[in-house]
Order: sequence, then C-alpha cells, then structure tokens
Amino acid sequence: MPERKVTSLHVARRAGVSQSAVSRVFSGASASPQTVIKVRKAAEHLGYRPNPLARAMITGKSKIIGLVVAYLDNQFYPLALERLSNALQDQGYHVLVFMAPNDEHAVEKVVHDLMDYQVAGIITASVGMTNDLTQRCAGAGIPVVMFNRGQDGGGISSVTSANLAGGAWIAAFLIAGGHKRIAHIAGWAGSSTGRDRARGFTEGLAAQGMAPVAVIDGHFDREIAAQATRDLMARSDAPDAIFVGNDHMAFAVMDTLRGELGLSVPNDVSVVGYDDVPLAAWAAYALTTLRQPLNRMVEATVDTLLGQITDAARPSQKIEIEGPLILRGSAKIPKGWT
Amino acid sequence: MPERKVTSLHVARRAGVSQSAVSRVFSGASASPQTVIKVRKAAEHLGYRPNPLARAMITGKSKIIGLVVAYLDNQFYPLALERLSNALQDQGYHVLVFMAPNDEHAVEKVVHDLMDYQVAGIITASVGMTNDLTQRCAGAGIPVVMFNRGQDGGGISSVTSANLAGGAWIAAFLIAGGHKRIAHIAGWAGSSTGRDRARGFTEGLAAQGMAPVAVIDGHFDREIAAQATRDLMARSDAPDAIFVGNDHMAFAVMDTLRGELGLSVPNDVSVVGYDDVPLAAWAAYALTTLRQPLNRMVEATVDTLLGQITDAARPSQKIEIEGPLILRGSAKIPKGWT
DNA sequence: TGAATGTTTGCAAACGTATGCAGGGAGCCT
DNA sequence: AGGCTCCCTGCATACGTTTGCAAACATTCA
Repeated sequence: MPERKVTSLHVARRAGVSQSAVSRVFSGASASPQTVIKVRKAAEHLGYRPNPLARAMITGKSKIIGLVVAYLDNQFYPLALERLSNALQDQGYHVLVFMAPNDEHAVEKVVHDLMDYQVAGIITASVGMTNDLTQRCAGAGIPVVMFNRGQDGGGISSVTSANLAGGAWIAAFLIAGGHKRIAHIAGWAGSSTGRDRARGFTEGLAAQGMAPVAVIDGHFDREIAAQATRDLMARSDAPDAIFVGNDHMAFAVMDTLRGELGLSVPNDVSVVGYDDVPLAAWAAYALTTLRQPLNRMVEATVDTLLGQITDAARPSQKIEIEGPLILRGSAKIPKGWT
Repeated sequence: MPERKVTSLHVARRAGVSQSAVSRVFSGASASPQTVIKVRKAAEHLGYRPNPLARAMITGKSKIIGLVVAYLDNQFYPLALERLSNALQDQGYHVLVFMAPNDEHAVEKVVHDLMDYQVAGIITASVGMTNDLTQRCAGAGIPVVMFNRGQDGGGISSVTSANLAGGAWIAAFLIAGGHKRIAHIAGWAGSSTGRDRARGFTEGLAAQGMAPVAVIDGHFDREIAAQATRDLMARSDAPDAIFVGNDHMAFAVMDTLRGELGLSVPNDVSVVGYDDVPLAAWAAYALTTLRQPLNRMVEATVDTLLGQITDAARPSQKIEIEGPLILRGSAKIPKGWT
C-alpha cells in the first residue's frame, strides 16, 4: 500500500529543503529552478499531492464551485451540469451540488452551506429564489454567475442566450409562415428568461402589426403547459401556431395536441420551442426550436466565474449569446427559410 | 455585515468555557447539560457554524460524497443525481461531482481527486471503468456503492433493480403477447446491468422453449441502437418484438421504426424498454417498460453508503429491488395482463 | 468520612498547508 | 571594494477544528 499520507514535509525532507519551499513550488510562488527540480522530483517519487482542504483552510478559498440547481427534469440542465463540471474539472475545480428547494427556509440553509464550504464561486441554474441567494452570497464576497437567468439589479454576472432577439426571431418566423392566430405559452414570469422571451416575441409580432391571441404563463412546467394547451384550443379563436417558452414544455404541448386533441402538428398547429435540447431532434418530436448554444454558454460562464475569482475587483458582466433557429418538422417552414 | 468569521474560540469566550467544550458540544461528544445550553446560546447569538473543512482536515473524513458519473444523457441518471443529492443533503452530506471520461488516464486523475478531497464515500453511476476505480478506492478504505451497476467480485456494495427477474418477466410478457420472432437490443455487455437483463431475458424465453432471433449489443447508445434496429428489420426473419436494454435506447428504436422505416408500433413491432424514465410516459412514446424504482434505489444506496461510513467494519452488500412492468402503448398487451 | 467510580473539563498537540518576516547570497553599478 | 537592490530561503505562526491526557469535580458506597 504505497497510498500513505504524504505531506509537503515529507517531500521537503527528501528534497533537502524546507516545507515552505515545497509549498511555494506547488502554489506557483517564486522559487529557483534548482529548488523546483529537486522538489518536483521528490514529490513525484513519493506521490505527493497537495491537500486541497488544508489549502482551503489557510487561504479561505476552496477549489470548489457551488452549483445551485432546483430541478433536473428539463434535459437542458443536466447537460449544462455535465459540461460545466467538465470545464471546471479541466481548470482544477470541482462542482459541489446544492439542490435548492423552493421554500425560503431551505434557501437559508443552502446559503449557509455554501459559505461553510468556502466555495470559490457559485453558479445558479434553474433556481427560483435567486434574489436572496445571489445577493447574500455576492455580499459575502463570493463571485456568482447566474446561468440561463438574469437579474435586473446590477452587480451580478449572468450568462443567457439572446432571449429578446430569439423571441423576436420566432415571431418573424411564424408570421412568415402565414400563421394568423399566434399564441404564446410563456416561461415562468418570475424569471428573466421567461419574461424576455415573451417580450421579444410580442414586440416581434407588434413590429408587423400583430398581437398574440393569448399569452399564458406555463411556469416551465409540463402539466401547466398541457392545461394551457387545452385552454387555448378550446377557444373560438384557437391558435394556428404556439410559441412555447422552452422545449421541455413544448414536448408536453405537442403530446397534448396530438395525443389528446387528435390534432396534427404542424398541419393544424405549428409549435416552436426554445433551447434545442437533444430530445428536440428526436424523430418523435422533431421540434423546431431556437438553439441555446450550450457550449458557448458554458464557456462564458466558466470564464466569467474564474475571472472574478482571480480578480476580485473585476466588474460583473451580463453576457448574451445568440443562437440560431433550428428548423424541423413541428412548424410550417416559410418559403426561402432554411 | 454580521457575516464575520466566527470560530469556536469566539463562542467559547462568550460562553465562558474552553474551546474544546464548544467542539464537544457540536461534535456530539459528552458534555454537561449546562455547558450544552451555554454553548448553544452563545453559538446562536454569534451565528456560529462549525467549519466543515477544518473538521475534515483533522478527522480525515469530509462530509462530501463523491459521485462519479460518465454521462447525463440518459434521463435516468440526472434524476438519480437529483434524488441522491437531496437525500444526502438531508443527512448533512453534499455531492461532489466527478465526470469520469473513458480513457484510463482520466480515471487515474479522478481517483486521485477523490482521495484528495477525502470524500467520506463514493457512488458510481453509469461509468464504464469501474473495476480499477472501485477497487482502488475501496482499497484505500473509502466506502463505495455502485448505483445501477454490479460487480462480480465481492467486497463492493451495489444497488440495482432485479435485472434477471425483470428480463425474464419481459420475456414472459412478450410470449404471452403472441410474438413469434423476438429480438433483444442489449445494454452494454461490459456492464452487469446489460448482461443480467439479457440473460434473464433469454432464460425467460428458453423456459418456454423459445430463443431470441437475435441479440445485439447496443452499448446504451442511441445511434448504435438505431443501427441495430435497421439491421434487425432488414433480416428475412425480422422480429415482431424487440426488448431494448434501457429506455434511452428504446426511444431511438421507436424513432427508427416509425420515422425511418415507416412501421407501426406496436402493430408491426412491439417495443419494450427498461427503466421507466419520465419520458417513457409521454404520449409521443408511451413506452411499455420495466420500472426501476428510483426512490427505493436511492434510499438503499444512501442507507448502505452511510452505514458503511459510520461502521467501517460493516460488510458490503448487493441489494436488488424489484420493479413492476408498466404497460403502455408500445407493445401488444396480452389478455388478462393489466 | 474516605475511598472509589464515573463524568466533565481544560490544556496542548495535532492535521497539512500558506505566508510575513528577516537573513543570506548573488549580481550590478560607481 | 563597497553599497545597493533583488531574489531565495528557512523560521515560525496561523487557519479552525478534534482528541488524548490528566486534573477537577460530582456521586455513590462501605
């Protein structure tokens, strides 16, 4: 069993230097080339690895990123988690998962846990009560980046797709498709993401003199979206196109339209989603949707967060990344659109 | 800003006791009722919370569980992650995510990272190279539980569903449905889960004098499963029923059958999956599948792991949990089956 | 009452690392 | 050669906790 605890002191002895020298070599501080070589050699021989906990203890900052997330039903978030974790692992960080329940008391606990672990930074995703949480953590000097969600108040970084532009683009697409009665099942109005997509969409319609026949808040929830679909289709002015605030709900809408109401998509109703999760490409749905460029969003998130960690003074920034509309079979494709 | 670093020493001063007394109160060691009260009061007033890193540093065991996972495409795993994280949070633990790439070198790194963080225990899920990994970690005295995967060699705990029984049950179901040419697109043969389901299935068929027309390894991969479907249906003895090793592949099989080959499910071909992820219940698929009881599996995993953490001597155990076959529209339902 | 037993308590030493400080060389310039 | 600066290095301390040890105290029994 060579897996014995080997500390910087052991390395120091073997290399014939002081423990501080070893520390300096591994923490990147200045050291003479000879020392570096001696230490590295001894360290390798002994299989030494710096103890990240001891490091965190003394510096006050661990190499841990707290990822606060409320649910993983929506396929978009597991994938984001996977990519984020990979990207952070490449930079020597690791992801500590915090499930954020919805009641206020639980958020309190999450905040405390985050500080207890002296996380170097925080990423929030798909979480409702971000206001308290982000403010408190940012107030405690911990960099926070909101992933796929923004916040009006300044001071907190966020990475989203260009939701306003995306919504507007979808509006243009549906109008070009010749649809006359266009409805919107929106994302949760409590989220910037939901609000921005809805606003961009209605503004996009308005730009061509149209207005949605209805806008219903689907709360990013399948069941609520399904009910909204039933309500919409029961109206006398039932829509011939529905823009749904994210793919996750859009699948429920399609299920309801086809399975329950016996309608054809897109012949009776066109459906457009938002996200382009892998499932959207599967044949059973073939959902036309606006892609959120996950890889670039993840990259931007990691860059921003690590930037703020190393540069405590770096100002927060709100990054928006544009994505293309992916045309598939769930919506009529206007002539000339590819 | 009352969010100042407050240590056990501060609490001790305010309570008029020694720092050790504070430690003992919070670590559950013996202390007189009066001391406990004084300390708790002072602690609450100051907002003291024990530092888990310092704790880990001295005890050698953190309150962190390493979750090693290879991919999150298959909806089953994000949900497991969500439930596991919640259950562990309730017990004061947290989940540190380790993405396990497939090359051997990376596994090496993961093992080192796990030990560096002095994780109290490890859960592996959906990961290929478990042999090295689990052996090494278990060898280092870290409890390991394999989730949804087993291992023949003893010494390592695992929690799975009753894959043999499940496979056999599905065989009985398909025979009862009057199918004559039954094929199996299996889970990865490198995993116990894939092997057991396949074996249970073929044995179930054999028990009634039948044999599968073909068994193809789908590697738990959509694309490979799709290709297997094409190959199967191109045969002269194309199957009238396919048991697919998990839901994730089964969706690809259905997509291929319906979208690409223009076949009807279940009229032309019955499809049965394994897992019962939420997506299986959605109208677009309505997949008949054998449910893996996620909640009970998570519960068993957490119990086993925490048990081994507190009782280092506790023997490893292999837990199998039975699940029901959920009948939906993707397979002919024999008379009398509900 | 005194000894014996058992429970609390404080002291001090860990755990493994980072870092301020001061001393020691080496190099450069005048 | 002397003074200057600059870069390395080692010493010692700190981070916040747990825990062995021995002293102090309370409790019981003879």
